[in-house]
Amino acid sequence: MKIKTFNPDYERGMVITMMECAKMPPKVKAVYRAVIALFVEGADLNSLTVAEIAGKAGIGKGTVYEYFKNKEQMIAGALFYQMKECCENVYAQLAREKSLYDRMNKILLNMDKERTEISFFIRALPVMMDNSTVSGRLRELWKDRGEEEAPVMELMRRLIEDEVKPVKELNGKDTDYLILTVLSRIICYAVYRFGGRGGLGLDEETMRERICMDICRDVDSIKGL
Amino acid sequence: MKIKTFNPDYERGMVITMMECAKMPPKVKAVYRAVIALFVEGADLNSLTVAEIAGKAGIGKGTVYEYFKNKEQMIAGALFYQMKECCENVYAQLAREKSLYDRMNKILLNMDKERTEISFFIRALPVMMDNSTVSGRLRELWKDRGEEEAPVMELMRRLIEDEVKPVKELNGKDTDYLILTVLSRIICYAVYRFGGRGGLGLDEETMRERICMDICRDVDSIKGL
Amino acid sequence: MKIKTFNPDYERGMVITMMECAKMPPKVKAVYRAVIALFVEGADLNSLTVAEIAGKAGIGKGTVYEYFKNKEQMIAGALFYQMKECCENVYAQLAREKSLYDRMNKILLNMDKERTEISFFIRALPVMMDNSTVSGRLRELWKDRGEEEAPVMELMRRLIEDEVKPVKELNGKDTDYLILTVLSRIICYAVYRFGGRGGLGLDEETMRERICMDICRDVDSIKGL
Amino acid sequence: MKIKTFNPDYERGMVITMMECAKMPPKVKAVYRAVIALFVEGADLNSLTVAEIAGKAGIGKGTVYEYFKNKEQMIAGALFYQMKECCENVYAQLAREKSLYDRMNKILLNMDKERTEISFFIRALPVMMDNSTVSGRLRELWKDRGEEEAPVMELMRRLIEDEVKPVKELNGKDTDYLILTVLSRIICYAVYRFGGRGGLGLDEETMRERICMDICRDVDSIKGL
DNA sequence: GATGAATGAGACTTCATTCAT
DNA sequence: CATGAATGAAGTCTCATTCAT
Repeated sequence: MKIKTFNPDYERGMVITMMECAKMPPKVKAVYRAVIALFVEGADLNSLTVAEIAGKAGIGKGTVYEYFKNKEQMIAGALFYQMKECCENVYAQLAREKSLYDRMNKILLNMDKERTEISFFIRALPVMMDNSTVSGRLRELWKDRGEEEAPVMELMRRLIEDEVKPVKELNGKDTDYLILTVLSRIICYAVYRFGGRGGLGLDEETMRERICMDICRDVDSIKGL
Repeated sequence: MKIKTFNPDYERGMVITMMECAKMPPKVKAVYRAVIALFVEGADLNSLTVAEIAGKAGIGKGTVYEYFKNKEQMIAGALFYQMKECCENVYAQLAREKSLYDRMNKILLNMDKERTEISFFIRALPVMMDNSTVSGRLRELWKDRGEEEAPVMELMRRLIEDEVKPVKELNGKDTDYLILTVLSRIICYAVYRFGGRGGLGLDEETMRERICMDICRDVDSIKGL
Repeated sequence: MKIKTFNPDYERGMVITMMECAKMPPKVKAVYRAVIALFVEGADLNSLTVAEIAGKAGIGKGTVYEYFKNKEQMIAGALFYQMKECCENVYAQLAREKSLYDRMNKILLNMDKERTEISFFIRALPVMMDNSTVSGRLRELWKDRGEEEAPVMELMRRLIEDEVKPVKELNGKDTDYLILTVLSRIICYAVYRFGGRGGLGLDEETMRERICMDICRDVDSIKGL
Repeated sequence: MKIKTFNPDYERGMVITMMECAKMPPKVKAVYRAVIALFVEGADLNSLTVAEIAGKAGIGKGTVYEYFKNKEQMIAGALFYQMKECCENVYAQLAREKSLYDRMNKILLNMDKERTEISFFIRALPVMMDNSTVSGRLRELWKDRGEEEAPVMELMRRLIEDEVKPVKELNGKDTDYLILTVLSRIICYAVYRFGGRGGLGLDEETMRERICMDICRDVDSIKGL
C-alpha cells in the first residue's frame, strides 16, 4: 500500500517542521489535531482507537490509512508535531509574563487546567518514557532529528537564556545543567499534583511559591557565578 | 466469582506489607513476580496479556482469575507490592554507604543498570501518571492507604531524616518540601538518562556529581536553618 | 461501538414489520435467517454460539457485531422477526383451506413436520417463558410494541374474527378469551406431541379430530351467544 | 471415574421413586434440593453453574462429581425427582379444597407466587420442551420409565378421576383427552401470565374465573356422557 | 470420602487493517 | 481520492471437570 508522501522524509520519519506544516495534507493535520484533542480531553493514549481518531478528525476510517502506515504513526506523529507547535505557543504565552517567577508560576498554575498547552506537556511526559510502541516510534522520530533538541528542553533553554544571557555569557554545560534542574523542579510539582500527593502535607499554593522561588534562586546563582 | 482472600484488606485494597507477604498465597506472589519480571525485561505494561503473565508465572490462565478480579488488579497489585518491597531493599542497600553523597550517587548509578530495583522505580513513574486503567487502580490502592505515604516518598523521607534528625528537629513542611526537592533532582537524572538526552552536552559522570552535590547542599542548608 | 441502524426504531426495539423488512440490511437478514435455520435444525437456542451463527450466515464473526450489540439481540431479534413473518405466512396458507376445521387440522398436521413454520412456533414457546437473557430481551421487544398484539395472538384473532365477524359482532373480552381457549387447545396438541406422550393411549389422528371439533364447538357456541 | 451408585438403575437412568428416596445418598438429595431452590428463586436453568449448585447444597464442588457424571445429570435428575415429589404434595394440598373449581383456582392462583410447588411446575414446562442437553437427559429419564406416566399427567389424571370415577366409569381415551384439555387450559393461563400478555384486554381475575368454569364444564360434560 | 485449587477449552467481544465501491 | 463495510486475529474472562491432598 502506498502512503501519500508529502515530504521526502515522511516515509521514514514523518518529521514535521514549521515549514513542513504548510505542506502537510489537511487530513494529516486533522488526524493530528484529533489525537491531541482526545488526549487533552483525558483519553488514555494506549487505548485510543482508530475509529475514535478518524471520527474526531471527521474523516473516514479507511482514509487515515492513506496517510499513515498504522495507528502508532498517527499517535507518535501527533505528539511529535504537537510538541513543536506547543512549545512555540507556550513560549509566546510566557513571554507576556513580567518576571521569571511569574513565568514559572504560570506553568505550574496551568498544569492543573485541562485543555491547556502546558498540561499537554506534562501529560505527554509518561508517554515518552514508557515502553509502548508509540513511545518507541516517538523516540525514533527524535533520533531522526538528532541535531535538534527535544522541544521541551528547547523551551526550557530559551526561557533560561532569555533570563541569563543579557547579564552574563554562560558556558554550555552550566546552562544544560540549569535546564535540567529547572525542568526537574517542574516535574516535581507534576508528580506532587498527579502522582497522588503521596502523603505530603503541603498545600499547592505553598508548593508553587517555594518551587518558583527556588528556580529563581537557581538561575540567580548562575548569573552571579 | 469469589476471590481467594488471604488478608481482610485484600478485597478492598490488595495492600501488601512486609508482614502480609508471608500470608500471600504463592500464586499471588507468582503473578506479581511474573508481572515485575516482564516489566523489568522491558515489556510495556499496557500491552501485557493475561496469557503472558500466567505463562511467566507458570500457572494456568484460568488460575489467575481465582486470585484477581481482572488484569488491572494483577498489574496494579504487582506494582504496588513491588514498590513497597523495593523501597525496603533500596533503603537497606543504601544504609551500607558512608555518606549522603554516596547514597545519592548509588541511586543514580543504579539507575543506569537495567534490572535494578531503582530503574524499576523510574520506569514505573510514567505508569502512575497516565490515564490508563492500571494507573487508576494503582491510585485507588494508594488512596485506600491514605494514612501511609507513597513508598517512594517514604524512602526519601527516611533517607533525609536519617541525615537531619540527629542534628536538628525540623518542622513537617520543610521536610516535605525537601523530600520533593531531592526527588526532583533524582528525576532530573532520570529525564537526562531516559527521556532522550535531547541534545544536552553533559556527560553522565558530571551529571551525577552535580546532582549529588546539589542534594547535599539542599540538605545542609536545611540543617543550618 | 455504533450499530448500523436501518430504521429509527431499530436501536430501541429492533422491531421489524413487513415494510421494514425491505430496509433491513442484508447482513441482519442473514443473521436472522441463520439463527432460525439453526433453531429449526434442532439447535438449542441457549447454547447457540456467535461463531455458529456467523458461520451459518456466511459472514465474519466480527461482522455481526456491526449490526448487533450482543448475542442476545441476534437471537431475540431473529425470533421476533420470524414470528411476525411466520404469522403472515401461516395465515396465508390457512386461507386456502375451506373450513375452520380444516384450518385447525392443518395447523396440527403441520406441527408434526419438522421444519414447518408452525412447528417453529411451538418450539419457540418455551423460549418465551423461561428466564434466560434471550427471553428477557424478547419480552422487552414485546413491551416496546405495547400497542400491538403478540404475533401468535394476532394470528389466532384473525382466524377467529374471519369466522365470527360475518355472523355476529362480539365484545372484546369474549373474543380475547376465545382466542386463548383456541390457543390452549393447540398447545394441548403440542404437549401431547412434544411433551413426552406421558403414557396417554390416544393416537394422533383421534387427537387431531377431537381438538378440531372442540375448537369448532367453542367458536360456534360464541356465534350463537 | 466411578460414580457412587445407590441403586442399580442409577448409572443408566438415575431414576428415583418414592421408595428409592430413602436409599438416596444425602449429598444427592442436597444437590437436588439446591437445584430446585435456585430454580424456584428464579435462576435460569441453562445458566446455573456447578459452583452455585454445590455452594447452595453446602458441599464441595468436587464432591458432586462423586455422585453425578456431569452438570446435566444434576439438573435433569433434580427436575425429575422434584416432579414426582411435587406431584404428591400438590395433590395433597389440592385435596383440602372443597370443589374442582376451587382446586383449579388454587392452581391458577398459586402460579404467580414464587416458591410455590405449582409455580415450579409451570416454570419447568419450557425446560422440558426445549432442545437443551438437560431436556434431552430429562426425556431419557422419562423413557427409561416408559411404564409410568409423566408426573404432571398423572396429577391431572388423579384430579379428574377423583371427580369422575365416583359418578361414572370412563373409557381410557375419553379420560386421556380430558386430561390434556384441562392441562392445556392451565398452560393457557401460564402463557397469558408469563409469556407477555400479548395485548389481550382480560384481567387476571376474569381469566381465572372463566378457565375454572370451563374446566368444570369440560369435566361435567364427560360425566354426563 | 470429601474437598477446592488448578486448569484449559472455548465463549464473547473488540479493533486494526484491508479493499471493493 | 475517500470511504466504511467486512473481517479475523487476539484478548479477556468463565466454568465444567479433574485430581492431589
